Amino acid sequence: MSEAGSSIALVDVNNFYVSSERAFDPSLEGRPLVVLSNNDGCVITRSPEAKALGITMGTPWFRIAGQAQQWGLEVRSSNYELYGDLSARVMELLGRYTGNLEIYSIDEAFLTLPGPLRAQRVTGAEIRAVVRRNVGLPVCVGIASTKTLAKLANRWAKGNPEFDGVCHWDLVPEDNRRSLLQRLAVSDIWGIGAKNAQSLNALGIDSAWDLAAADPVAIRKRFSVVLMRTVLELQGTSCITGRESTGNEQVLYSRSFAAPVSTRHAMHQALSVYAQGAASRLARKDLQGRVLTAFAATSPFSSGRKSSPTVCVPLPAYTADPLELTRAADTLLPLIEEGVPYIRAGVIVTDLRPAGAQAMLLPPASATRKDTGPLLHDVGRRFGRSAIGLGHAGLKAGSEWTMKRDMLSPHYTTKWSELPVVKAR
DNA sequence: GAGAGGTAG
DNA sequence: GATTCTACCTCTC
Repeated sequence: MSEAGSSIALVDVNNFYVSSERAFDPSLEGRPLVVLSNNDGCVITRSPEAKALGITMGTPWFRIAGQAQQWGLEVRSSNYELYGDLSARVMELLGRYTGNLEIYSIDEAFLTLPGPLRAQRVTGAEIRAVVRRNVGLPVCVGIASTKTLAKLANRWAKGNPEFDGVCHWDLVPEDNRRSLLQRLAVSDIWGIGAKNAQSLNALGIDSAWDLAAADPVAIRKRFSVVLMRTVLELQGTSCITGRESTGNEQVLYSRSFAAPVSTRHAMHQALSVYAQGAASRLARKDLQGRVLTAFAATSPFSSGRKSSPTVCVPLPAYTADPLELTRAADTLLPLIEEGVPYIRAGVIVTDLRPAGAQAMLLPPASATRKDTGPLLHDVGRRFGRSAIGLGHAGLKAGSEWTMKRDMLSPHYTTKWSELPVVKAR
């Protein structure tokens, strides 16, 4: 898939959420800092200093909260408004360096870089400097002939300061590459998770070097095409394509509750809020959906009876109307048992189409209320998310189940009232 | 086509 | 006492 004379670069922000917090609060520099998942549930990003304390990814916050003060550990709730905005700024910059930008996640992207290998490395270094200067975030760049190797090079650059944040795999001496591959466990290769790593180990394939030496056809027979592609990529044959659709296949809005919900009444409120969350996400992406799935679930960690009621219902037409979505989500309610402690619920909208196609294909869901969605969206934007909503979604105060975000930093870049103030003298 | 399983960030 | 969320792909039935 890569054209002759071009390579693939993977640009990835170092500890993205932590770096975003530090970009606006330099006092966090050099200190142990973690950012928590939604609902302040568990650790999802750590500064190097926090890693040094032995805090692992996914650690539940309650398990380390008691020691935080003694460690001098700083903690923040995740501030997706801030991270999303910084991400967009980074991606815009990256787009200036390539004709082919594939945004892979909020903090990383693949770029096709043309030209001779050394020129590619120079471009990588420039990207790093420009993102640092313009957005204030540190990135590392890995460059290679395939995505899997670019990932690997990126990881190598991150761990070794002598690379200065940029590693071009094809410019590294062969001996060094071999020794890296021999030291890298298969589970650390992009695309190989715990399950496959275990099965590979059982066959005596322990390192990336071993896997690169494996026969792709044999791997395909015993495992899958996915794993075969990884082998080919390690061997230098590019075969992992970008995601086909640039738009989403589905929109999923789900949250864990701050406290378990065990009444149909509270579940009704939550579903209503989540359906409207899904509706505004659809509106932002200018999409409409035709099928809605609603679900609730009890804790997979508790010893009690587990239950995860689900409904999947067709919508009356392609729509992003919060009223329609809310009504559809409510069909889950009869399956909700009073007294059962649900800890999570969500709404998924699938079978998506661009909203623009609507007029040609089907009449709008309902002519009289087709403007409800944009109206709610607009009012919510201007006066705050809790200013307006349907039914119980217009709650000013959070009820017992709403998300915990006790340690939130300001929305430095997305709310006028929270802009950082710079004092000059 | 739906659901399960796997993987990732 | 307390344990994220979103999205994709492939395989199987």
